[in-house]
Amino acid sequence: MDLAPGETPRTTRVLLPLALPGAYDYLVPDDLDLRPGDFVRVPLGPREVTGVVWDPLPDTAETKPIDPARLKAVVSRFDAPPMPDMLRQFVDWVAAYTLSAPGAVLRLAMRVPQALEPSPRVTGYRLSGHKPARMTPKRERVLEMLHDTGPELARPAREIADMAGVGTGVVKGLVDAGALEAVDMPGEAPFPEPLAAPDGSAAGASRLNDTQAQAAADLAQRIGQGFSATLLDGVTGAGKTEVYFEAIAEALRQGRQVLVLLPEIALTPQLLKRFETRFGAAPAPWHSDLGQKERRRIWRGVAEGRARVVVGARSALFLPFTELGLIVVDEEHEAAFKQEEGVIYNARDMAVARASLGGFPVVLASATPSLETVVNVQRGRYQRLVLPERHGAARLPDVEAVDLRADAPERGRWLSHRLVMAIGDTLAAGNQAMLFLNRRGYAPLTLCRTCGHRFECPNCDAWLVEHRFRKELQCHHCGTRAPTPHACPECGTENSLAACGPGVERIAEEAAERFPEARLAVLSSDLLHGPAATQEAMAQITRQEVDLVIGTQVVAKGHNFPNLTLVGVVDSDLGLTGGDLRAAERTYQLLHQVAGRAGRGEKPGRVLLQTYMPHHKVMQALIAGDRDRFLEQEADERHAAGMPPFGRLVSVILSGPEQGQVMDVARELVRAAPQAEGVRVLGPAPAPIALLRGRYRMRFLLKTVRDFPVQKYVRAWLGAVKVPNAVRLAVDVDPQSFL
DNA sequence: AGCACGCCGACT
DNA sequence: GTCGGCGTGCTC
Repeated sequence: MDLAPGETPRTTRVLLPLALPGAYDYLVPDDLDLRPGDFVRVPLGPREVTGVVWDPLPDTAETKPIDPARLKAVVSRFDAPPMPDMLRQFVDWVAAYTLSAPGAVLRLAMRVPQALEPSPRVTGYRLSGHKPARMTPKRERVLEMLHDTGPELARPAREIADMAGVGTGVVKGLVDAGALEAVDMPGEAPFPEPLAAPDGSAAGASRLNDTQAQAAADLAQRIGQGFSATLLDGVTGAGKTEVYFEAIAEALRQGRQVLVLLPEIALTPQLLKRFETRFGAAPAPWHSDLGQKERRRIWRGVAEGRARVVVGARSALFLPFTELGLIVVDEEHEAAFKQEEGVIYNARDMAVARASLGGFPVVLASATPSLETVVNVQRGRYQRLVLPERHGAARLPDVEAVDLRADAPERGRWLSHRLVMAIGDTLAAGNQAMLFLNRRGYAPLTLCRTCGHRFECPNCDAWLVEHRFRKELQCHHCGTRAPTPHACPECGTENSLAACGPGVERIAEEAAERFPEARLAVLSSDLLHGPAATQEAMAQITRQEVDLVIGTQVVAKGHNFPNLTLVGVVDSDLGLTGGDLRAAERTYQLLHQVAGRAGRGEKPGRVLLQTYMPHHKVMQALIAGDRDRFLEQEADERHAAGMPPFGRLVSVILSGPEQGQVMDVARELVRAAPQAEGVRVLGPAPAPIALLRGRYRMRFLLKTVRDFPVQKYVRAWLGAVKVPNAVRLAVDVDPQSFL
C-alpha cells in the first residue's frame, strides 16, 4: 500500500467473535472496498480469523489511539451477504445490556462458519426435447415421469432415478443418448413459500371462532405499524397458536420475515406440522440438533430472504434476518429461554429488544404468563389479548389437594391412600392416569445405614442421585457418574446402602407393586434419547399402549392424551423449598401445566396434588383455578420487598479453583463497591451451590430500584478491581435462577 | 478463543 | 542435558 506523502491510510474497525473488549482497527488494502457488515478475514497475532466490519465509532467516543505502525491489513472479504445493520445494532445492544464483550455476542451470530463459503452447486438434468435413438421400458418411464412432473425442472440424477424407480445408470444412459441435458443448479433445497392468502380469509382464519378471529384481527392490524409488545393470554386449547398464525400471515403478506421462538426443541415438530397445515409449507427449524448442511442452508436462506419463517430455539435470535417484521415468543414464561452460560441472556427479553430496535411487533404467548410480563401489561408497556376457553372443548380439570399430614403413605412409600384409590378407579374405568414427579432417577440421596456416609459429588456441593435402571450414581449438576457400589466406600459394609426419598424410578417401582396389571411407562429426559424417542413414547401413550404414565418435566408440556383423566402430583411442594425468588411462580406454572394434561378429550379430568401445605397460595390458586389472584398476591409480595419486576437484580458470581483466592477477590470487590442512591450490594455469600464442577463460588447480589442505571454501575465497579486470571466473574443481569 | 512464551519435572 | 506440563497474557 503505497501512500502519497501526507495521505492517511484507510482503516476500518473489525469486530472479532472473541471475548475482546472491543473492535480492532485494520488497514484497508486499496483494491478492497469495505462496508459495515462485510465479513472479512484478518490477521490476529500468529493466525487469521473471520470478523465483521463494524460501524465507525461516533466522534464523541473516547478511545485510546493505538500506534498506527502496529496496524495490520485486512486479508480478504467474503463473497457472502453482509451482516444486516439491524443485527449489528442488536449485537451491540445485547453486549451492553448483559455486560458481555461485544465479540462474545457476535460469536452467537457467527455459529455457522460454512455459511460464508460459496453455495454448493450440483449438476441437474432435464428433458432436452430430443428422443433417444434407442428406447427401453425403463427409459420410457423416466421420460414420462419427467414430462408429467415438470419438463423444464432440472433435478439431480439421483432424484430422477428414485422418482422413476430406476437405477442412476438409466439416467446416465439418457444423458449420453442426448435425451437429457445437464444444467448447473443450486445444491441446496429451496425454501417452499408459506401461503398466506391475500386477505384475512384464509382457510386457517375461517376456522377461528368470533373471539379468536377478533384477537387475530387485532394482532394482524399491528403488523407494519412499528414496535408493539402484546401478551397473548389464554389456556392451552384456547387457540393461541391459530391466532398468532394470522399475525404471521399478515407479516408474510407485507413481505416481512417472521421468527417464532420456542423454549425447547421438543416442541418444534408439533408446531412445524401445525404450521404446514395452515400455510401449506413448513417453516425452517433452527436448533442445536441441526446438521452442518442444514444449518448452512437455513442461515444462508435467512440472510438472502429465501427463508420467510423460522421456528427455533433462543439462538435463532441471532440469525441474519434482513426483513424481520414479527417475533412470536411462545410459552414466554419458560425458564428455558434463559441462557445461563457464556453470554447470559433471556431470549424473551432480548426478543422484545430486537423488535424494539427493528421497529416491529413482538407477541408473547402463554397460558401462565410471567409476572414480569403481566406487570408490563399493567404498566401499559405491553398490550394484552385474552382468549377465553373454547366452548364445548375440554373443561379445566377438578383440582384437589391431598393433605399428606392426614393421609401419609407408609414409610418408604410415596403414594397416599386417596391417590392409589383414584388411580385404581381410573384404570378400572379403562382410562389412563399419570403420576408426575419432577425428579429424575431412583432416589436423590443414598447413605450407608451402618456409618451414615452420604454419597456426594466430589466436584459439587450436591448429593449423587441413584439411577437404578442404569445402576449408577450421578451428579445432576456436573454429570459425574459412577457405578453404584455394593459396599460402603467409607466403612466397607456390604448391602448397607439406603435410598432416601423418591425419584420417578422409585415411584414406578411402587406403582408396579400396587398395580401389577397396569402397563407402565417411565418418561424422563435421561431415559428418552432424543426428540424422536420422545415423540415415539408420546405416540405410544396416545395409542393407549400404556395405562399409567410416570414422568418428570418432559410430560408436562405440549402433548394431548385424550384418554388421560387423572393426574397425580407426587410432591407438589418440591419446587417451593430453597428460597428462590420465583419458587412460587414457577411451581404454579409447572403444576398448572401438568394439571392441564388431565381431561383434554371429551372426558372430565381430575388432579390430585399431594402436599404438606394444602393452604399454600400456590395450592389454593390451583384448586380455585384463580390465576389472576395468585399473580396479584405474588405482585404484592414482590412489590413490598422491592424485588423484580418492581426492583432489579444483578448477580455477580466469582469462581475459582482455590477458595482463598476467590475470597480475596470478594473482599476486594466489597471495598471497591461505589456508594450510590438506589442500590445495595448484598454479599458476598457462598453461592447456593458453593462448589460446582470443582470451582469455589461466591456471590454478590445487586439490588436496585427499577430505573437504576445497572450496567453503568456494574461496569464502574468491576472495572476498578484487578481480578486474577484463575478467578472468573460471571455477571447475570436479571437473574432467574439462583444457583 | 487460540497461540506463544515461560518456568519446573521425567526421559532419550 | 531437553521434551513438555499448562499458568499467564496478548492479539489491531
